[in-house]
Amino acid sequence: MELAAKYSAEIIEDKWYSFWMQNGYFRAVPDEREPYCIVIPPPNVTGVLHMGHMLNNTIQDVLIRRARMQGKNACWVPGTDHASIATEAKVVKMLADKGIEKKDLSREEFLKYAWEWKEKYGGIILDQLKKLGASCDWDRTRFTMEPSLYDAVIDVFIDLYQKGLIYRGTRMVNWDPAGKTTLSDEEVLFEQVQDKLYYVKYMLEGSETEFLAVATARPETIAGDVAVCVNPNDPRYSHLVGKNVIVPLINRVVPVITDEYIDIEFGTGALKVTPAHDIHDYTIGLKHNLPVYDTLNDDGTISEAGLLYVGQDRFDARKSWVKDLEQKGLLLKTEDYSHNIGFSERTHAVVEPKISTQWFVNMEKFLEKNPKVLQSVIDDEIKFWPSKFKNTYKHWITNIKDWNISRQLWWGQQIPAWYAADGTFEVAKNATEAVKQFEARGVKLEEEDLKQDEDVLDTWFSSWLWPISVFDGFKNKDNADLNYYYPTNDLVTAPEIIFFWVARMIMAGYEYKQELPFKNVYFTGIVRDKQRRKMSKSLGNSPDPLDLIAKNGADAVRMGMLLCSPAGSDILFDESQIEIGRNFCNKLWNAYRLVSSWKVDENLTMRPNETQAVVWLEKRIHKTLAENESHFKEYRLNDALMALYKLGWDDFCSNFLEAIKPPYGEAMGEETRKLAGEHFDTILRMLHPFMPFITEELHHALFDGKPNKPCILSDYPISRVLEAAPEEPVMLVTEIRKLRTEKNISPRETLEMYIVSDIESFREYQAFIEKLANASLHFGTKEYDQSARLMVGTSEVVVRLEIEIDAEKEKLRLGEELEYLQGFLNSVNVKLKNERFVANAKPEIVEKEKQKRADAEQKIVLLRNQLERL
RNA sequence: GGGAGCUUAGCUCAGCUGGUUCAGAGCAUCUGCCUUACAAGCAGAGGGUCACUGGUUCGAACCCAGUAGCUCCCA
Repeated sequence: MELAAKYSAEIIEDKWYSFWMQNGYFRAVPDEREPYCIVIPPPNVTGVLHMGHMLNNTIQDVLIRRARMQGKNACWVPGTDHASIATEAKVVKMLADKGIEKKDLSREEFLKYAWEWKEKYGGIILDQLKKLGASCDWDRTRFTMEPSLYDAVIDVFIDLYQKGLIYRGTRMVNWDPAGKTTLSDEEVLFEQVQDKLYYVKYMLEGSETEFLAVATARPETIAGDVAVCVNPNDPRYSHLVGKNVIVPLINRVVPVITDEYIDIEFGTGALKVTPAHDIHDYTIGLKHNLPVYDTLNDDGTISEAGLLYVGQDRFDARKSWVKDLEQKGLLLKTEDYSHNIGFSERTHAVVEPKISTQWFVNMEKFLEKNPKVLQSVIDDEIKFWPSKFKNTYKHWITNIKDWNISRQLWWGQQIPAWYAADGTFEVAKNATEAVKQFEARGVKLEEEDLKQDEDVLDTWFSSWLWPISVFDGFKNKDNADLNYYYPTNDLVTAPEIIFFWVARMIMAGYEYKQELPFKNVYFTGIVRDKQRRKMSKSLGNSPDPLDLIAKNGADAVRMGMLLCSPAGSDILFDESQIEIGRNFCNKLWNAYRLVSSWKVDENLTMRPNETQAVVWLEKRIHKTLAENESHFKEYRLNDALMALYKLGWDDFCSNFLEAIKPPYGEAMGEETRKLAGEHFDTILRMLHPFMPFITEELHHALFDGKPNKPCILSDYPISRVLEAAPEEPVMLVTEIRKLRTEKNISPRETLEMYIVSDIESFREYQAFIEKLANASLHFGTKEYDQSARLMVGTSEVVVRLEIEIDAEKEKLRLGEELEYLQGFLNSVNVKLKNERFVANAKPEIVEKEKQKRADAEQKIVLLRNQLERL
């Protein structure tokens, strides 16, 4: 059958993915083999595949496929998280489009819509991963809101509460006025913004003229002011301390107090204290026993307590305040000011510090109880790749803040706290249990008297249990899956979620399994465009991964991504990189076309060039295998892939195939054809984890569609210790080709040549060299009428030429080379004559220098002889 | 403001405990080729004061200090 000259991925990729699925090759169940397990970082259920997912999941697939081929029990657990804020926002929007408002729905009604939405649109991303070739065990797909995982979250909450590791408290929290919920510290992103600093007059009580100037970026919070604070060491204000000033416009009388916290240099050195809307002010307020006026509503508008501009949005209110202050002559001046402001990771709204009663995990206590959380990373029991993230991790752990886990949303696990009418509560699995607990402490009431906490738990409070909960390890603490696959082996994730997720999974692992959740964490880079901007949908600088796959094939995309992604450093992605992968697929495809086109003659024995080429290629393959073992050990997947690229393209195609290519029209011996096929297949198997589709296709094709095992299950080649392939033969071939280019000699003309000073590998690979260089090699000394001289290492080769060579030009060239070598020799001699070098340097280094000297001297002699001949 | 890291060819990056021809790879570029698998190809070539300054050392891209620029994390 005639094969197309160009490789086309489309049909092939769909065909093999179905083939793998239908045969259940991704399925993993515990058995006697060594387990190898990865749990997927669950993508957001509302998500669609972006470049970051592509990179991340390609890496996981490479690791899993390799392990599977190595005979391990490879299990890749997929799934999604419920993404409470993002999903709730989507559902609210969907309802709004239908003309329904969330506030008109009961919780149950809303959740019904949410589940409908999830069933319909959620998890698109998992199907997209299939296009990429991801070999997840889809039968194990989990979701953080499904019953078993939901229960796990609730049980863990109750457990931690009973252990005193979770508490309910009133704290300054991050409030997202768009999402109308609190956020954890990790969900707030700081960004530098250009703002204004307003200098406002606070008149001294009882004075018409005297005032205290206060600088603020947030005049709309003035109505919450309860004091003005200065540094006790600030002489400018010492006469005012203890007196009162009048808060502008609202005319509240407040004291002037002192606190060391105040920066004398900043603004006027006087701070307006607004405990409800700033964390530092809050601390000062507590210290000085000041009242709190919360002047904002949950949606970011001014509350009744704000007195002025009630109902206006906070930013409109700021303008109103400034306008009125100006009118009343209370605004002294305005300055440009740049500072960092927190934005909600999900809604991008400016986050408000707000005092609120929420649920927290007591992190310090948790870590005291589980010192291994930090220690295991420090000691490399859990290895981070690259290790620089150990620092980041350590810094976070040692500066830990309590984790706010309650969210004012409906989509999520509802907090199992039950309140009586008087506000007291019990944490319990259900109302019945709660009633019993109330009773136990002497409070008699009915289930109907109890009201469950309205809030749900942070999504990460589900995700941190993932490595255990995907195996139902909370429901059933001693089950076969968990015992077999936990701890998992590798976690592949983005550095952005090191705190959100990685750290907390480690915490959960030690608390609930007394063991680490995974042994290695591979941090991928962030995918950026050529201008180093992070690829994002909103910037529109990200190509659609599915388009890329449709255009180039998944293998090409996988290869293009991985080649440019060293572990942990960002990858600057450009579509042109995929061409490398596409071209490589085409190269492999055409290699197969060539091999399959050869006619076989069973009576032919192997020709010397064929035998030599086979030996040579074997050495190259096993060297690459050995190198790749260490590359994989260090998660240097890009280096491993590059080594395979060179092995496939340079060693196999350019050298091996060309060396065994039979003369035009002639057949090839059966043995040679068989060995060529086997070696080709070895390379395909090495490549399979990276490029699963084309390798499966060609693996089948090489064995006439009936291989012993499909590529996905075939044995990963094992490296044998072979002596390295000598480099001189290929170097000689290159020298001869170079000579052809220089002298304009056709590649079809067979060149005759003598090896004057011998190198063993030239004899060993004589036929191999002859075939590749189209040359005829002789050993010994002979003079031709016209000749050129080549040097490979310290060996000299005389090539017979039909044409006169330009003696002058040649002299010049040789002269230059001689000069360079003499300089080189000189520098080596300087070293060797230096007594301190000979005394201090390691003996083998000195030995090497001596070898360098000997080689250089030998070459110089050869060059001088050549010059004399001219 | 605190911390971490980076700076090597036009681009993206290797360069492990200082010591072979150690200044490398891939891509891009240039030159010559439609050579009977592949122009998504073949053959060959040219690119760099290893950010800067100083120090340690027989010897520094590599170790130390400072300077400049960039990136990330935290507040």
